[in-house]
Amino acid sequence: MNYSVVVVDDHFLLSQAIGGLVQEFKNFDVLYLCKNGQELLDKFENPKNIPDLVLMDIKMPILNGIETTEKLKKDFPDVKVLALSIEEDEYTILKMLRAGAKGYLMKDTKKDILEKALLEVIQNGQYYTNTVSKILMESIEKNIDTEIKDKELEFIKLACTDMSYKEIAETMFCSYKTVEGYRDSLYKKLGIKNRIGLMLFAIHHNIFTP
Amino acid sequence: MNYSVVVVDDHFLLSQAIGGLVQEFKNFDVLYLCKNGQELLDKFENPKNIPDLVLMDIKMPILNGIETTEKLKKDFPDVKVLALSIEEDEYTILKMLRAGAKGYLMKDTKKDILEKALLEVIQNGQYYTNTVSKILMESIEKNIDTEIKDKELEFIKLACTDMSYKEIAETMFCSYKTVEGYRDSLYKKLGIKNRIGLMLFAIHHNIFTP
DNA sequence: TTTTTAAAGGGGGAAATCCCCCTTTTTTTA
DNA sequence: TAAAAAAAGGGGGATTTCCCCCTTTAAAAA
Repeated sequence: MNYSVVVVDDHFLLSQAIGGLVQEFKNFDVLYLCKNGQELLDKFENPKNIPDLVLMDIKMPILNGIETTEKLKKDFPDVKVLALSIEEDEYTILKMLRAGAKGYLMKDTKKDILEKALLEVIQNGQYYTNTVSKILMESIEKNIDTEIKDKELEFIKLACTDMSYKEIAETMFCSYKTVEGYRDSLYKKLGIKNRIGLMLFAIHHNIFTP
Repeated sequence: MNYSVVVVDDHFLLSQAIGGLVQEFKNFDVLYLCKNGQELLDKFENPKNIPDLVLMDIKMPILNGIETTEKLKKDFPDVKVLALSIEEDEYTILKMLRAGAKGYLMKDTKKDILEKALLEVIQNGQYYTNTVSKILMESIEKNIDTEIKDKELEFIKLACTDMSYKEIAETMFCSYKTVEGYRDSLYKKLGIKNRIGLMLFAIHHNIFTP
């Protein structure tokens, strides 16, 4: 009996293509494809649709990979989640792992690595590449996970667009003064003095990719 | 006789997966896969390796999609290039089309659209989605004269550091008001509204590399 | 050589950003 | 459950940035 896999990705071409690859592997079958986390949870209402493993993208509309993985961890702890994303910043990767992902595949993954990762997650419960391990180590050294809060991260990404703080506040559904609070606290703890400095920080830490 | 296709993408998993999809289409065969533009040009030294169509990613190491497409246009004008990228800004899409790409596929492409695009490029010489057409129209309407003076270029580079304009003026040995002049003139002709916008422009145009 | 154009600099006001110090509410932790 | 910490929001002033409209001087074109 083969292991069942579900691919969740809003990127049609990718989910179809990756599904095709997985179907070729001899120990795996693709159960179905989903466009976002909500679609996956809806599917799970029928126990027949619960797979052994979910290949999960992170950036998705409606319900993203992190939230979805958290829900799965709570309600379906036996389903393994393997994050599979084009390119994300280290903070996002960290969040995904903390949410319960058993591994994280990067954009430079080869076909046989994907197969190896799938097998290892099924058999050993996890698969971490060197890159991911390095990020984990760095996060412990720098203890960045306590340094930058969720909302602050969201703010940083918006601060890397040409929006004014007023516009950012509207986008984040909070007051202008709250946004100023995020900014001031970041400037203080990162030792920067203006928005350009914040943007440079974001770029150097892969929070924002131009 | 089927049409031959080459996929150029530094993202292994993707190039393999997309290659797999294309191989399924009845009129197309995948000749080989490349990790970047240089690898493709090296391959082309043997005439047997010259395909009918290249599916080209834009952001790649060593030799990117734009530079590669320009070289192909010059040396191998019969090879059709179809840009296939996850998500890029308008300016990049425009550069790719100007470099000679016959079309541009976005991230929300479905399998059958890919097939349709491949066929159209082979048969009609081009395939433009609505999104791409819209960008093309806008670029004609705007037709910004992107002529950037020497001093302005120097200013842009300094504006990408966390210096204030006063500090930039000191660095450039000119008055604060002159620096403001450079800024105002750039904002006007580039259609941007603040320093973050200028920095984004600088990055997209390789004036500043973070 | 005159005319036009561009570069450098300036005035001044409006808006945005930066910086501290403060309160209230919610959440965590001991 | 009480104490501590974090999140959200605010006041207010200093500074910087943004945006027009203006003058002088140097360079280029007619």
